Amino acid sequence: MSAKREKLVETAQKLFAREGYHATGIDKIIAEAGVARMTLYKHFKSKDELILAALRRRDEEFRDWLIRTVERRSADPRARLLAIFDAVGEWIAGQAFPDRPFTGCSFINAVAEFSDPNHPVHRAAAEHKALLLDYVRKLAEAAGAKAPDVLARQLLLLKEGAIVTAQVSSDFEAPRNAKALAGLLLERELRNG
Amino acid sequence: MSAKREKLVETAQKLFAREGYHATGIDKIIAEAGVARMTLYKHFKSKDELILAALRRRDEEFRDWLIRTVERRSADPRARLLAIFDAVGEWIAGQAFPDRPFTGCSFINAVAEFSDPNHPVHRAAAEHKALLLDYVRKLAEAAGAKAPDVLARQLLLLKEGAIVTAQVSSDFEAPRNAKALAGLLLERELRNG
DNA sequence: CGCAAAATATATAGATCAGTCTATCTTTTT
DNA sequence: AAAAAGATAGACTGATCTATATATTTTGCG
Repeated sequence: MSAKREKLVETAQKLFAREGYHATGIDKIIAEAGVARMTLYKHFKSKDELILAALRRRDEEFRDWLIRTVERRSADPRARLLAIFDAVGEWIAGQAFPDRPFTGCSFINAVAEFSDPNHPVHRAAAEHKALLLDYVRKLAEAAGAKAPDVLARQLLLLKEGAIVTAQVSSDFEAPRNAKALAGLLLERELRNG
Repeated sequence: MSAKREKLVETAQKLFAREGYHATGIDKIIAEAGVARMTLYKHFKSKDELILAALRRRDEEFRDWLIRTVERRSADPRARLLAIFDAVGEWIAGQAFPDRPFTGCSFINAVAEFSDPNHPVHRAAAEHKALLLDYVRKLAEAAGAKAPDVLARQLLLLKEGAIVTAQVSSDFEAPRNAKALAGLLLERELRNG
């Protein structure tokens, strides 16, 4: 009976991405999911809980996809750091999740609507970024960076910049520009391997 | 008698920044502004028009402040390109607009809630970024960049990355990391400056 | 002062919001 | 087959939403 729950979270994720969190009503979610209203409130105490579930699902989906895509491209840590930007480029171009149009990062968008850093939704977004940082930092360490933490933060900053630039300005070259900058950074940072 | 109108736009801008666009109701805006409901609808045809007015106001306010701050710091175009990141750092730290806490970029946040690129709100956000690009591109040209457009886009991408990273992850070092990367980029790009 | 424009309060419409309740239906277990 | 348990649809609450209508008061200004 968790099939209904899964359908709810999947539908919510899609609608939240397309319309926003506050603008998406419960009615629309249950209609699109083909699920009874009470079924939703049996599985989730409130709309906020459903938002959190949708973000948790998206966190797993996105990180799984990113890591899989990056690691498929190369076994070399340095190349993998660069491959992040190829992956982001594919996502922005709509190739990563074909059924869903690119509407920016669900977590950035969530924070735009939940500005209080102590709100669970905001915290969930920050947690997603922290998990990405963990992964990139490990790659940076494996690549032999002297300051892997700073390097990882700078690379992720480039990634966020590319996402937001593509989203706001419909500039789909942004990932390329970010990758060029990342290459420059890696050249400087990993000069002695 | 546009004092009421001005008060409305100012109040709306502040509330939209704090609570979001959909989550901020007309009632709250008129209450906070101390203005009658009909006064709002005499000046603006709809809530969307008020959002647009608030974004226009923010566009002018932010660009004025940024350009003023950057140009006060130095007369050298290259130094001015770097000074952008000092200014962003001040903004994020809350020193630029002391009465309003940092809640990210109003235009990025707007696009998060209005994902359709043809929606007037989305377009207004894109226009703001285009105007910033014009300014930075001119600085890049004055600095003698070989590819001023690409350079300007990369610098702005760093700026967006810093803003979003600070907003989502409460990482107030982000502007410093962005500036370091910008320095690296300028070193490469203006070697024969 | 007097007039016109602007702003006011209040009532209202008609949707929609999140969330609850109930009565019906389906499924499972005995 | 009967009873118990769980899921369903749909009505409903009370609040809130944007927007409009109306009638009154305030304001700006010659």
